[in-house]
Amino acid sequence: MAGSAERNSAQVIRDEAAKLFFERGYDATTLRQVASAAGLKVGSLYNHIGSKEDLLQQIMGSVIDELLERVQACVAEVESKDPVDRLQAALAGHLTFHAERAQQVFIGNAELRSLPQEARENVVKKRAEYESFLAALVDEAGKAKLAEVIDSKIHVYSFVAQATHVAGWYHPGGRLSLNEIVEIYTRLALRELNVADADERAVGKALAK
Amino acid sequence: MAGSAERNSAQVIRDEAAKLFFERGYDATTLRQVASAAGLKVGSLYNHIGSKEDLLQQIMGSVIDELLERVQACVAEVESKDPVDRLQAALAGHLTFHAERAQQVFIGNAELRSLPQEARENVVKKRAEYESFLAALVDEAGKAKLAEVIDSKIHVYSFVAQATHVAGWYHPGGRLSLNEIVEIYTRLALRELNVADADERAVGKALAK
DNA sequence: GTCTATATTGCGATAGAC
DNA sequence: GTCTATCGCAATATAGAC
Repeated sequence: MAGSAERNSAQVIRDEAAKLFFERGYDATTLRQVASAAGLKVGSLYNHIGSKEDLLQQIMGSVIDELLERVQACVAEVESKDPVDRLQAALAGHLTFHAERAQQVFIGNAELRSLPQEARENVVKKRAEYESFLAALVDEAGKAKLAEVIDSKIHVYSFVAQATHVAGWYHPGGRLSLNEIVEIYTRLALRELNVADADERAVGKALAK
Repeated sequence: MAGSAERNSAQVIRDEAAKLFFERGYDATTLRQVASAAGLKVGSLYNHIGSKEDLLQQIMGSVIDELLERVQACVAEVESKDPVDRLQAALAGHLTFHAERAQQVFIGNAELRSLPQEARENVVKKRAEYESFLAALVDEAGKAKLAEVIDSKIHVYSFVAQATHVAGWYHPGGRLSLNEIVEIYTRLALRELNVADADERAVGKALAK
Protein backbone atom coordinates (compact mmCIF):
# COMPACT_ATOMS: atom_id res chain seq x y z
CA MET A 1 0.00 0.00 0.00
CA ALA A 2 3.01 2.28 0.00
CA GLY A 3 2.92 5.14 -2.47
CA SER A 4 -0.84 4.98 -2.83
CA ALA A 5 -3.21 7.90 -2.26
CA GLU A 6 -0.98 9.28 0.46
CA ARG A 7 0.33 12.71 -0.37
CA ASN A 8 3.60 13.70 1.18
CA SER A 9 4.23 17.24 2.36
CA ALA A 10 6.06 18.28 -0.77
CA GLN A 11 3.10 17.19 -2.87
CA VAL A 12 0.59 18.95 -0.64
CA ILE A 13 2.63 22.14 -0.85
CA ARG A 14 2.79 21.94 -4.64
CA ASP A 15 -0.95 21.34 -4.95
CA GLU A 16 -1.95 24.13 -2.61
CA ALA A 17 0.54 26.50 -4.16
CA ALA A 18 -0.75 25.66 -7.63
CA LYS A 19 -4.28 26.43 -6.51
CA LEU A 20 -3.20 29.80 -5.12
CA PHE A 21 -0.98 30.69 -8.08
CA PHE A 22 -3.90 29.88 -10.35
CA GLU A 23 -6.33 32.05 -8.41
CA ARG A 24 -4.18 35.01 -7.45
CA GLY A 25 -1.04 34.79 -9.50
CA TYR A 26 2.49 33.96 -8.46
CA ASP A 27 3.60 37.40 -7.32
CA ALA A 28 0.39 38.09 -5.42
CA THR A 29 0.66 34.82 -3.51
CA THR A 30 2.75 34.85 -0.35
CA LEU A 31 4.54 31.86 1.06
CA ARG A 32 2.63 32.44 4.26
CA GLN A 33 -0.59 31.72 2.37
CA VAL A 34 0.96 28.63 0.85
CA ALA A 35 2.17 27.44 4.23
CA SER A 36 -1.20 28.09 5.81
CA ALA A 37 -3.03 26.21 3.05
CA ALA A 38 -0.67 23.31 3.49
CA GLY A 39 -1.14 23.34 7.27
CA LEU A 40 2.35 24.56 8.03
CA LYS A 41 4.23 27.64 9.17
CA VAL A 42 6.42 29.56 6.77
CA GLY A 43 9.71 28.35 8.09
CA SER A 44 8.70 24.73 7.65
CA LEU A 45 8.19 25.21 3.94
CA TYR A 46 11.91 25.42 3.48
CA ASN A 47 12.30 21.82 4.54
CA HIS A 48 10.55 20.97 1.28
CA ILE A 49 11.35 23.70 -1.20
CA GLY A 50 14.46 25.63 -2.01
CA SER A 51 12.79 28.95 -2.67
CA LYS A 52 9.57 30.45 -3.92
CA GLU A 53 10.95 30.49 -7.43
CA ASP A 54 11.94 26.87 -7.07
CA LEU A 55 8.37 26.08 -6.07
CA LEU A 56 7.06 27.77 -9.19
CA GLN A 57 9.45 25.77 -11.31
CA GLN A 58 8.34 22.56 -9.66
CA ILE A 59 4.76 23.41 -10.57
CA MET A 60 5.35 24.67 -14.09
CA GLY A 61 8.01 22.05 -14.24
CA SER A 62 7.67 20.06 -17.34
CA VAL A 63 4.11 20.84 -18.34
CA ILE A 64 5.05 21.75 -21.86
CA ASP A 65 7.31 18.72 -22.15
CA GLU A 66 4.54 16.45 -20.98
CA LEU A 67 2.06 18.10 -23.34
CA LEU A 68 4.34 17.51 -26.28
CA GLU A 69 5.00 13.91 -25.27
CA ARG A 70 1.32 13.25 -24.71
CA VAL A 71 0.19 14.66 -28.03
CA GLN A 72 2.97 12.96 -29.93
CA ALA A 73 2.00 9.69 -28.27
CA CYS A 74 -1.63 10.21 -29.28
CA VAL A 75 -0.59 10.67 -32.88
CA ALA A 76 1.83 7.74 -32.81
CA GLU A 77 -0.97 5.42 -31.74
CA VAL A 78 -3.11 6.23 -34.74
CA GLU A 79 -3.07 3.36 -37.19
CA SER A 80 -4.73 5.25 -40.01
CA LYS A 81 -2.50 7.10 -42.42
CA ASP A 82 -5.21 9.72 -42.95
CA PRO A 83 -3.66 13.07 -41.97
CA VAL A 84 -6.98 14.30 -40.63
CA ASP A 85 -7.24 11.28 -38.35
CA ARG A 86 -3.79 12.10 -37.08
CA LEU A 87 -4.65 15.74 -36.56
CA GLN A 88 -7.81 14.77 -34.73
CA ALA A 89 -5.86 12.52 -32.41
CA ALA A 90 -3.51 15.40 -31.68
CA LEU A 91 -6.39 17.78 -31.00
CA ALA A 92 -8.08 15.32 -28.68
CA GLY A 93 -4.89 14.93 -26.69
CA HIS A 94 -4.27 18.66 -26.82
CA LEU A 95 -7.70 19.55 -25.48
CA THR A 96 -7.90 16.78 -22.93
CA PHE A 97 -4.53 17.73 -21.50
CA HIS A 98 -5.49 21.38 -21.26
CA ALA A 99 -8.71 20.53 -19.43
CA GLU A 100 -7.39 17.82 -17.12
CA ARG A 101 -4.34 19.84 -16.11
CA ALA A 102 -6.04 23.20 -16.37
CA GLN A 103 -4.36 24.82 -13.38
CA GLN A 104 -0.88 23.78 -14.36
CA VAL A 105 -1.38 24.78 -17.96
CA PHE A 106 -2.82 28.12 -16.96
CA ILE A 107 0.06 28.86 -14.62
CA GLY A 108 2.49 27.71 -17.28
CA ASN A 109 1.14 30.34 -19.62
CA ALA A 110 0.46 33.18 -17.22
CA GLU A 111 3.62 32.91 -15.16
CA LEU A 112 6.09 32.37 -17.94
CA ARG A 113 7.33 35.87 -17.20
CA SER A 114 8.04 34.95 -13.60
CA LEU A 115 10.55 32.27 -14.53
CA PRO A 116 14.27 32.99 -14.48
CA GLN A 117 15.73 33.55 -17.91
CA GLU A 118 17.16 30.14 -18.63
CA ALA A 119 14.06 28.23 -17.59
CA ARG A 120 11.89 30.65 -19.52
CA GLU A 121 13.93 30.24 -22.66
CA ASN A 122 13.64 26.48 -22.35
CA VAL A 123 9.87 26.70 -22.19
CA VAL A 124 9.71 29.11 -25.09
CA LYS A 125 11.81 26.76 -27.18
CA LYS A 126 9.73 23.73 -26.29
CA ARG A 127 6.58 25.67 -27.03
CA ALA A 128 7.83 26.55 -30.48
CA GLU A 129 8.61 22.90 -31.00
CA TYR A 130 5.09 21.99 -29.95
CA GLU A 131 3.55 24.50 -32.33
CA SER A 132 5.74 23.27 -35.17
CA PHE A 133 4.57 19.74 -34.53
CA LEU A 134 0.94 20.79 -34.79
CA ALA A 135 1.62 22.98 -37.81
CA ALA A 136 3.19 20.00 -39.59
CA LEU A 137 0.03 17.99 -39.02
CA VAL A 138 -2.05 20.82 -40.43
CA ASP A 139 0.20 21.09 -43.45
CA GLU A 140 0.03 17.35 -44.12
CA ALA A 141 -3.75 17.54 -44.20
CA GLY A 142 -3.45 20.49 -46.53
CA LYS A 143 -1.06 18.76 -48.90
CA ALA A 144 -3.35 15.75 -49.02
CA LYS A 145 -6.12 18.11 -50.11
CA LEU A 146 -8.16 17.04 -47.13
CA ALA A 147 -8.00 20.51 -45.62
CA GLU A 148 -7.96 24.02 -47.01
CA VAL A 149 -5.16 25.63 -45.07
CA ILE A 150 -5.22 29.40 -44.79
CA ASP A 151 -2.04 29.80 -42.76
CA SER A 152 -0.85 26.85 -40.73
CA LYS A 153 0.74 29.04 -38.06
CA ILE A 154 -2.51 30.88 -37.51
CA HIS A 155 -4.49 27.66 -37.44
CA VAL A 156 -2.17 26.43 -34.71
CA TYR A 157 -2.48 29.74 -32.87
CA SER A 158 -6.20 29.20 -32.99
CA PHE A 159 -5.95 25.73 -31.46
CA VAL A 160 -3.57 26.99 -28.80
CA ALA A 161 -5.63 30.04 -27.95
CA GLN A 162 -8.80 28.04 -27.62
CA ALA A 163 -7.30 25.33 -25.45
CA THR A 164 -5.61 27.92 -23.25
CA HIS A 165 -8.95 29.63 -22.85
CA VAL A 166 -10.57 26.34 -21.92
CA ALA A 167 -7.91 25.85 -19.25
CA GLY A 168 -9.11 29.13 -17.74
CA TRP A 169 -12.71 28.09 -17.22
CA TYR A 170 -13.00 24.30 -17.38
CA HIS A 171 -13.83 22.43 -14.25
CA PRO A 172 -15.43 19.01 -13.85
CA GLY A 173 -19.15 19.22 -13.33
CA GLY A 174 -19.63 22.31 -15.49
CA ARG A 175 -22.23 22.80 -18.20
CA LEU A 176 -20.24 20.74 -20.68
CA SER A 177 -18.50 17.45 -20.01
CA LEU A 178 -14.91 16.98 -21.05
CA ASN A 179 -15.99 14.76 -23.91
CA GLU A 180 -18.44 17.37 -25.14
CA ILE A 181 -15.77 20.04 -24.97
CA VAL A 182 -13.30 17.95 -26.93
CA GLU A 183 -15.94 17.16 -29.51
CA ILE A 184 -17.09 20.75 -29.94
CA TYR A 185 -13.62 22.20 -30.23
CA THR A 186 -12.59 19.47 -32.61
CA ARG A 187 -15.55 20.33 -34.81
CA LEU A 188 -14.47 23.97 -34.71
CA ALA A 189 -10.96 22.99 -35.69
CA LEU A 190 -12.02 20.81 -38.60
CA ARG A 191 -14.49 23.41 -39.76
CA GLU A 192 -11.74 26.04 -39.66
CA LEU A 193 -9.79 23.85 -42.02
CA ASN A 194 -12.75 23.24 -44.30
CA VAL A 195 -12.40 19.52 -43.80
CA ALA A 196 -15.17 17.64 -45.60
CA ASP A 197 -17.79 16.24 -43.25
CA ALA A 198 -16.10 18.02 -40.37
CA ASP A 199 -19.05 17.54 -38.01
CA GLU A 200 -19.45 13.85 -38.72
CA ARG A 201 -15.74 13.17 -38.39
CA ALA A 202 -15.50 14.92 -35.06
CA VAL A 203 -18.35 13.04 -33.42
CA GLY A 204 -17.60 10.24 -31.02
CA LYS A 205 -13.84 10.38 -31.28
CA ALA A 206 -13.38 12.39 -28.16
CA LEU A 207 -11.80 9.67 -26.08
CA ALA A 208 -8.14 10.51 -25.90
CA LYS A 209 -6.07 8.64 -23.41
CA MET B 1 -1.50 74.11 -31.21
CA ALA B 2 -2.34 73.34 -27.60
CA GLY B 3 -3.28 69.77 -26.85
CA SER B 4 -1.54 68.49 -29.94
CA ALA B 5 1.09 65.76 -29.91
CA GLU B 6 2.37 66.97 -26.58
CA ARG B 7 2.06 64.34 -23.91
CA ASN B 8 1.71 65.58 -20.38
CA SER B 9 3.40 63.82 -17.49
CA ALA B 10 0.34 61.85 -16.49
CA GLN B 11 0.06 60.47 -20.01
CA VAL B 12 3.75 59.58 -20.18
CA ILE B 13 3.47 57.77 -16.87
CA ARG B 14 0.44 55.81 -18.05
CA ASP B 15 2.13 54.82 -21.30
CA GLU B 16 5.37 53.74 -19.71
CA ALA B 17 3.55 51.91 -16.95
CA ALA B 18 1.38 50.12 -19.51
CA LYS B 19 4.48 48.99 -21.35
CA LEU B 20 6.01 47.63 -18.16
CA PHE B 21 2.81 46.01 -16.91
CA PHE B 22 2.48 44.35 -20.29
CA GLU B 23 6.03 43.04 -20.27
CA ARG B 24 6.51 42.08 -16.63
CA GLY B 25 3.09 42.13 -15.04
CA TYR B 26 1.61 44.52 -12.53
CA ASP B 27 2.97 42.96 -9.35
CA ALA B 28 6.43 42.47 -10.75
CA THR B 29 6.67 46.10 -11.85
CA THR B 30 7.88 48.58 -9.26
CA LEU B 31 6.93 52.22 -9.19
CA ARG B 32 10.62 52.99 -9.25
CA GLN B 33 10.82 51.37 -12.67
CA VAL B 34 7.80 53.30 -13.81
CA ALA B 35 9.29 56.54 -12.56
CA SER B 36 12.60 55.83 -14.22
CA ALA B 37 10.94 55.02 -17.54
CA ALA B 38 9.00 58.26 -17.31
CA GLY B 39 12.13 60.21 -16.48
CA LEU B 40 11.15 60.94 -12.92
CA LYS B 41 11.94 59.91 -9.35
CA VAL B 42 9.48 57.85 -7.35
CA GLY B 43 8.24 60.65 -5.17
CA SER B 44 7.32 62.74 -8.17
CA LEU B 45 4.94 60.08 -9.42
CA TYR B 46 2.55 60.93 -6.65
CA ASN B 47 1.97 64.36 -8.10
CA HIS B 48 0.19 62.52 -10.94
CA ILE B 49 -1.24 59.33 -9.52
CA GLY B 50 -2.99 58.50 -6.31
CA SER B 51 -1.48 55.07 -5.86
CA LYS B 52 -0.11 52.13 -7.81
CA GLU B 53 -3.53 50.55 -7.85
CA ASP B 54 -5.00 53.79 -9.10
CA LEU B 55 -2.47 53.77 -11.91
CA LEU B 56 -3.55 50.27 -12.92
CA GLN B 57 -7.16 51.35 -12.95
CA GLN B 58 -6.31 54.32 -15.13
CA ILE B 59 -4.69 51.97 -17.61
CA MET B 60 -7.28 49.20 -17.55
CA GLY B 61 -9.76 51.96 -17.12
CA SER B 62 -12.59 51.53 -19.48
CA VAL B 63 -11.07 49.18 -22.03
CA ILE B 64 -13.95 46.78 -21.91
CA ASP B 65 -16.47 49.62 -22.06
CA GLU B 66 -14.76 51.07 -25.09
CA LEU B 67 -14.58 47.67 -26.74
CA LEU B 68 -18.29 47.15 -26.30
CA GLU B 69 -19.09 50.65 -27.57
CA ARG B 70 -16.80 50.26 -30.53
CA VAL B 71 -18.18 46.92 -31.61
CA GLN B 72 -21.77 48.02 -31.12
CA ALA B 73 -21.04 51.08 -33.20
CA CYS B 74 -19.56 48.93 -35.95
CA VAL B 75 -22.70 46.85 -36.04
CA ALA B 76 -25.00 49.86 -35.90
CA GLU B 77 -23.37 51.32 -38.98
CA VAL B 78 -24.15 48.29 -41.09
CA GLU B 79 -26.96 49.03 -43.47
CA SER B 80 -27.53 45.45 -44.55
CA LYS B 81 -30.01 43.41 -42.55
CA ASP B 82 -28.01 40.24 -43.27
CA PRO B 83 -27.05 38.81 -39.86
CA VAL B 84 -23.74 37.57 -41.22
CA ASP B 85 -22.86 41.06 -42.42
CA ARG B 86 -23.60 42.33 -38.96
CA LEU B 87 -21.51 39.61 -37.34
CA GLN B 88 -18.67 40.35 -39.70
CA ALA B 89 -18.75 44.01 -38.79
CA ALA B 90 -18.60 43.05 -35.14
CA LEU B 91 -15.67 40.71 -35.72
CA ALA B 92 -13.76 43.33 -37.67
CA GLY B 93 -14.20 45.82 -34.85
CA HIS B 94 -13.42 43.15 -32.28
CA LEU B 95 -10.16 42.13 -33.92
CA THR B 96 -9.05 45.61 -34.86
CA PHE B 97 -9.57 46.83 -31.34
CA HIS B 98 -7.63 43.92 -29.87
CA ALA B 99 -4.71 44.55 -32.19
CA GLU B 100 -4.60 48.34 -32.04
CA ARG B 101 -4.92 48.43 -28.28
CA ALA B 102 -3.04 45.21 -27.68
CA GLN B 103 -1.21 46.25 -24.55
CA GLN B 104 -4.27 47.63 -22.83
CA VAL B 105 -6.36 44.63 -23.77
CA PHE B 106 -3.70 42.23 -22.62
CA ILE B 107 -3.32 44.00 -19.28
CA GLY B 108 -7.09 44.14 -18.95
CA ASN B 109 -7.22 40.37 -19.19
CA ALA B 110 -4.10 39.40 -17.29
CA GLU B 111 -4.45 41.83 -14.42
CA LEU B 112 -8.14 41.47 -13.77
CA ARG B 113 -7.15 39.71 -10.57
CA SER B 114 -5.12 42.69 -9.44
CA LEU B 115 -8.12 45.00 -9.40
CA PRO B 116 -9.96 45.74 -6.17
CA GLN B 117 -13.20 43.82 -5.82
CA GLU B 118 -15.67 46.43 -6.95
CA ALA B 119 -13.74 47.42 -10.06
CA ARG B 120 -13.17 43.78 -10.90
CA GLU B 121 -16.84 42.95 -10.60
CA ASN B 122 -17.68 45.83 -12.89
CA VAL B 123 -15.34 44.50 -15.55
CA VAL B 124 -16.65 40.98 -15.20
CA LYS B 125 -20.20 42.23 -15.65
CA LYS B 126 -19.31 44.31 -18.68
CA ARG B 127 -17.44 41.38 -20.16
CA ALA B 128 -20.48 39.14 -19.78
CA GLU B 129 -22.52 41.84 -21.49
CA TYR B 130 -20.02 41.94 -24.32
CA GLU B 131 -20.11 38.20 -24.79
CA SER B 132 -23.89 38.22 -24.75
CA PHE B 133 -23.91 40.82 -27.45
CA LEU B 134 -21.70 38.68 -29.66
CA ALA B 135 -23.65 35.54 -28.85
CA ALA B 136 -26.85 37.26 -29.95
CA LEU B 137 -25.29 38.05 -33.32
CA VAL B 138 -24.24 34.44 -33.68
CA ASP B 139 -27.71 33.22 -32.80
CA GLU B 140 -29.33 35.59 -35.29
CA ALA B 141 -27.21 34.16 -38.05
CA GLY B 142 -28.15 30.71 -36.87
CA LYS B 143 -31.88 31.42 -36.82
CA ALA B 144 -31.66 32.85 -40.31
CA LYS B 145 -30.13 29.54 -41.40
CA LEU B 146 -27.06 31.38 -42.60
CA ALA B 147 -24.87 29.71 -40.00
CA GLU B 148 -24.79 26.30 -38.38
CA VAL B 149 -24.37 27.14 -34.74
CA ILE B 150 -22.89 24.46 -32.52
CA ASP B 151 -23.04 26.37 -29.25
CA SER B 152 -23.16 30.14 -29.39
CA LYS B 153 -21.32 30.57 -26.09
CA ILE B 154 -18.45 28.43 -27.29
CA HIS B 155 -18.34 30.25 -30.63
CA VAL B 156 -18.00 33.49 -28.73
CA TYR B 157 -15.34 31.97 -26.48
CA SER B 158 -13.51 31.07 -29.63
CA PHE B 159 -13.64 34.65 -30.94
CA VAL B 160 -12.57 36.01 -27.59
CA ALA B 161 -9.74 33.53 -27.12
CA GLN B 162 -8.36 34.18 -30.56
CA ALA B 163 -8.46 37.96 -30.28
CA THR B 164 -6.91 37.85 -26.83
CA HIS B 165 -4.15 35.68 -28.23
CA VAL B 166 -3.60 38.15 -31.05
CA ALA B 167 -3.27 40.94 -28.48
CA GLY B 168 -0.40 38.97 -27.02
CA TRP B 169 1.72 38.86 -30.16
CA TYR B 170 0.52 41.50 -32.61
CA HIS B 171 2.75 44.43 -33.32
CA PRO B 172 2.83 46.69 -36.35
CA GLY B 173 5.41 45.61 -38.87
CA GLY B 174 5.07 41.89 -38.15
CA ARG B 175 4.66 39.11 -40.71
CA LEU B 176 0.97 39.89 -41.19
CA SER B 177 -0.60 43.31 -41.55
CA LEU B 178 -3.56 44.24 -39.43
CA ASN B 179 -5.83 43.89 -42.44
CA GLU B 180 -4.52 40.43 -43.18
CA ILE B 181 -5.01 39.41 -39.57
CA VAL B 182 -8.59 40.65 -39.53
CA GLU B 183 -9.30 38.89 -42.80
CA ILE B 184 -7.78 35.58 -41.74
CA TYR B 185 -9.50 35.46 -38.37
CA THR B 186 -12.79 36.47 -39.93
CA ARG B 187 -12.48 33.59 -42.34
CA LEU B 188 -11.82 31.27 -39.43
CA ALA B 189 -14.89 32.60 -37.64
CA LEU B 190 -17.19 32.21 -40.63
CA ARG B 191 -15.80 28.77 -41.36
CA GLU B 192 -16.43 27.78 -37.75
CA LEU B 193 -20.05 28.70 -38.29
CA ASN B 194 -20.29 26.86 -41.59
CA VAL B 195 -21.32 30.06 -43.31
CA ALA B 196 -21.74 29.52 -47.05
CA ASP B 197 -18.93 31.06 -49.08
CA ALA B 198 -17.12 31.95 -45.87
CA ASP B 199 -13.83 32.68 -47.60
CA GLU B 200 -15.37 34.91 -50.26
CA ARG B 201 -17.43 36.84 -47.76
CA ALA B 202 -14.48 37.51 -45.51
CA VAL B 203 -12.24 38.93 -48.21
CA GLY B 204 -11.78 42.67 -48.50
CA LYS B 205 -14.09 43.66 -45.68
CA ALA B 206 -11.35 44.10 -43.18
CA LEU B 207 -11.57 47.86 -42.91
CA ALA B 208 -13.21 48.53 -39.60
CA LYS B 209 -13.11 52.05 -38.32
C1' DG C 1 10.65 16.94 10.55
C1' DT C 2 8.16 21.12 13.40
C1' DC C 3 8.12 25.58 15.41
C1' DT C 4 9.37 30.69 16.98
C1' DA C 5 12.15 34.20 16.34
C1' DT C 6 14.79 37.27 13.37
C1' DA C 7 17.79 39.02 9.62
C1' DT C 8 17.49 41.45 5.42
C1' DT C 9 15.66 43.49 1.64
C1' DG C 10 12.82 46.21 -1.10
C1' DC C 11 8.37 47.80 -1.67
C1' DG C 12 4.54 51.66 -1.65
C1' DA C 13 3.86 55.87 0.15
C1' DT C 14 4.91 60.34 2.62
C1' DA C 15 7.39 64.61 4.36
C1' DG C 16 9.48 68.54 3.47
C1' DA C 17 13.11 71.41 1.19
C1' DC C 18 13.59 73.77 -3.13
C1' DG D 1 5.84 70.80 -10.17
C1' DT D 2 10.81 68.50 -8.85
C1' DC D 3 13.88 66.25 -5.73
C1' DT D 4 16.12 63.60 -1.40
C1' DA D 5 15.34 61.18 2.57
C1' DT D 6 12.80 58.23 5.15
C1' DC D 7 8.86 55.84 7.35
C1' DG D 8 6.38 51.64 7.99
C1' DC D 9 5.51 47.38 6.55
C1' DA D 10 5.43 42.87 4.55
C1' DA D 11 7.95 39.84 1.91
C1' DT D 12 11.52 35.95 1.34
C1' DA D 13 14.65 33.52 3.63
C1' DT D 14 17.50 31.88 7.66
C1' DA D 15 18.91 30.41 12.53
C1' DG D 16 18.42 27.64 16.04
C1' DA D 17 15.59 25.45 19.81
C1' DC D 18 12.78 21.37 20.23
